[in-house]
Amino acid sequence: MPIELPKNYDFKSREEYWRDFWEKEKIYQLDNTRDSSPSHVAQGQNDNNKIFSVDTPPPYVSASHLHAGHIMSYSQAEFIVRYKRMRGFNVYYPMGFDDNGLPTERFVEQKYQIDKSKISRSEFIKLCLKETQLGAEAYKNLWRLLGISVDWTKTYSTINEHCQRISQWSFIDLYKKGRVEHREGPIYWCPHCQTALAQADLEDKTEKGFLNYITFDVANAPHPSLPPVHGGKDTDAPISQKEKENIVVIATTRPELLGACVALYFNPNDKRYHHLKNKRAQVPVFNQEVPFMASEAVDPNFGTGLMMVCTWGDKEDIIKWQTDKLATRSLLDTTGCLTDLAGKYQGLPIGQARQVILQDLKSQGRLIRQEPIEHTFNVHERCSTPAEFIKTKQWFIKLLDAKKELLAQGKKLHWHPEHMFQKYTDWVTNLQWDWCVSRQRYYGVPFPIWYCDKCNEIILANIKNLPVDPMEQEPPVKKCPKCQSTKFKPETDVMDTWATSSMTPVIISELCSPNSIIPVIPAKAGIHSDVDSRLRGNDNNPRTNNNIYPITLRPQAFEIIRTWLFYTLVKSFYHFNQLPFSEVMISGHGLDAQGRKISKRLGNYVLPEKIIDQYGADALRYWATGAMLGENLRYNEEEIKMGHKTVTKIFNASKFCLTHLENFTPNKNATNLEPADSWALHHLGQTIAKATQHFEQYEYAKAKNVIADFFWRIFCDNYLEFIKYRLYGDDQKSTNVARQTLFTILLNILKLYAPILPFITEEIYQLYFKNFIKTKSIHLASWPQAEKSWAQSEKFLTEFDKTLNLIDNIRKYKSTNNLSLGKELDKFEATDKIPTEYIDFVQKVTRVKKIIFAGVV
RNA sequence: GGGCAGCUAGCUCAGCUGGUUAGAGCGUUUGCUUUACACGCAAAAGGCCAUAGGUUCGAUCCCUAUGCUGCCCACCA
Repeated sequence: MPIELPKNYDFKSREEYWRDFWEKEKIYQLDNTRDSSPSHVAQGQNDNNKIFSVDTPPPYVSASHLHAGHIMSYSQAEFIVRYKRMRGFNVYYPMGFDDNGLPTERFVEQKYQIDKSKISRSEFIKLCLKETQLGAEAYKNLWRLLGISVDWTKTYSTINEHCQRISQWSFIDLYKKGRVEHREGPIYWCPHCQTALAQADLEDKTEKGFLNYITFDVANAPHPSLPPVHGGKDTDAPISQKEKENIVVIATTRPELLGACVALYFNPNDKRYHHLKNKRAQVPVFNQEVPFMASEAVDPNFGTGLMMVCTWGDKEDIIKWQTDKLATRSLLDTTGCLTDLAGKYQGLPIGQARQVILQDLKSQGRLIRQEPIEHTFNVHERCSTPAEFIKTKQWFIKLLDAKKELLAQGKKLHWHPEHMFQKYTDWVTNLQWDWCVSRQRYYGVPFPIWYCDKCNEIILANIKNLPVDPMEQEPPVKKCPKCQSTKFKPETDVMDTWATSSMTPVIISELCSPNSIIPVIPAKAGIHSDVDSRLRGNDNNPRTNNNIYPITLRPQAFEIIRTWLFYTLVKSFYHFNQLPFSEVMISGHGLDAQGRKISKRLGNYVLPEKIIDQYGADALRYWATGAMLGENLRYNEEEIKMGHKTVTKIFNASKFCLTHLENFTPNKNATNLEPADSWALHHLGQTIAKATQHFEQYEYAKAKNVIADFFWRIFCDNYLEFIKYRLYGDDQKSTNVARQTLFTILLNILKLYAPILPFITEEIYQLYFKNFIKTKSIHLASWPQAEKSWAQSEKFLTEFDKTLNLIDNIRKYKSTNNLSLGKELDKFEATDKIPTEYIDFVQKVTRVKKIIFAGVV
């Protein structure tokens, strides 16, 4: 049959063509029509019941753009998914968009310069929804450009009805199981976003500041036999006579908290302070009297060895010093201003209060020294505002009592790469707070609860009615079951965005299962559609191998191990007492060319759309194979060019092959392989075995290396040159054997490259091989399998290597003598002997009329 | 302070469960239109495999320290 081959490969138009083709033919949909060719059957690869499902990370649409970092991690996961699809798995690859919660609110606030207090809740939500939709469109477009093989009929957004229903169900289920609590106490608070935070929402920030040495009066006279207390290590600091007698000095970075000081602590082994036992101190400026207390936890070498404990300056105060039991009120209000507890300083924002109070301390002679220090504190990761503590009532999912079990759950996962498990262990081991899931924000999933206006009894929504918005809807009861009151107030808080995204394994399973794995939630009409019944569980065994839950693979970035991954394990453990998935692949960061993390703030990235426009999607995907899983990858235009070159090389090599395969009918059982054929097939077999092993281990980078090595070195540089004289020669039999081998090798090369370079491989496959394989896309074709007969003996390989060596020497001779490789030589004198049957082959390949062996007649 | 990862050619990285001359790509240099490809081909130069000890017949690889680099976690009164 005639093969129409353009001179050059126009990636722009061809890639677009295949995008349309894949969509039109539904290639990537769950339950696609699979190849029933003999090879699939032989490999047991046509089993639609073998599901490989992927809990694709839903990017925050508020990121407003995707950069090379996203491209890298999504491509890397996709290499594995495409490999699995070719292995015959029924692949379920949905896509989500994370669009609720603080990230989106922050984005909208910044874009529209909005102050949360000056806009109505509904107006604000409207803007969020609008931006959410725009973001999702842009993302979908880029994933499509990149050739990500997701099933676009299976998408979700974390704010949609489907996700809200599951998220609210989760809350109610955990409430009924006793895993959630409504609890009052000091909690991390962001004064800027004005909401409670969880431990996982914080990050470190280091800044230069001052350690302030402040004097307190001791209420009673000191013990006369002890040395005077003075300002720490700096013995040259001026110490007044008064200080020596009835003054103590403390060092603090947070003088603004003096008003909330509840005690002064020293180490019981610190003899300097023994005389203070049972005495009291008077706090300067604020004048309240506080007790001296002793604790081993005080480091006698820090500052003056005497510390001030406040309500609630930091986590230590609460956990170690139990200050929440010493005081009941916050020094700070929800906006980060001092409360009436601060007396005349009430209403000052915290930063300003520090300056004013320091000034007052100074003028009263209380501030005796300031020592510059670098100190690290926790800030809200979304806005970099220092986190404070205030006492409020929040909803918590209990974690601390289940640490051991949660560690065990994490250990059961298959981690790729393995060492990433350490990050999980560290986080869970060091957890100090339960998970605060309530946020005092607007754009999120509402809690499905009301409170009795009179007795505060909690009224849960009826599961059948989910999702509900208690602000808009009435509770399911007319009277409070406890006090018979008929008035209710809705919960106005929304849930932490992770409370929803931690449910993604359920969310995506539920997109497919008319028989819900959460049997109590009836599917609403129209949400579930077209799905094969084999995917459903049944009542007796809701989670069989045929079901989608648990999911097979969770691909994600390492920085959200402590959030997305951890919280997902938590939810699955509490709801179902099982793992949400079995495999985890953790990707690294994309870095800029200088090795810095790519970030919006630095603007150090090139738009992926631009790269794809310039070099093609295949080329950009190729770049993503440059780092091993979990490693960071620098943006490197050279590597993208290399990808582009590979695509061109595949096109050119294929062009050559196809001209010789025209009008050729492959015959698998062709015999009389010549040595070059056997040699190439042997290496093809080795390459398939290695590449398969690497893909199984999620080592797409190593897979690419062995495939590229075979394709460039063995196939193009050698094999194609080795058979040219046969393809152009008169020996019809020899020509056909070469053609048959060419057919086999090229097809397998395309298949091997297909997960990484889906466009060019599809192009060549459709041009020619589809006529023989019949599968409608290479991406549904079977993964290559080495034939046993391809393996060659050591003896053969040694002899052939010797022959190759001779060919190399002849090429080298021509090169050093500035001769073209096509130049015909009358004779060449070789030093090492090769088997006689290869001499003719060498002479033809190298265009030497006569090979003479030195010293051999 | 605890932990994880890394330190190999000018650059980006493979490799080694210990064994002759340590690899690739890019870059550099020199040739060459081999009836697919100059986005190519054939070559060349370039490495005390971070440092110091140890185990061993033998260490880039294993062990112990040390030093840098990046990250995670904690502390920071």
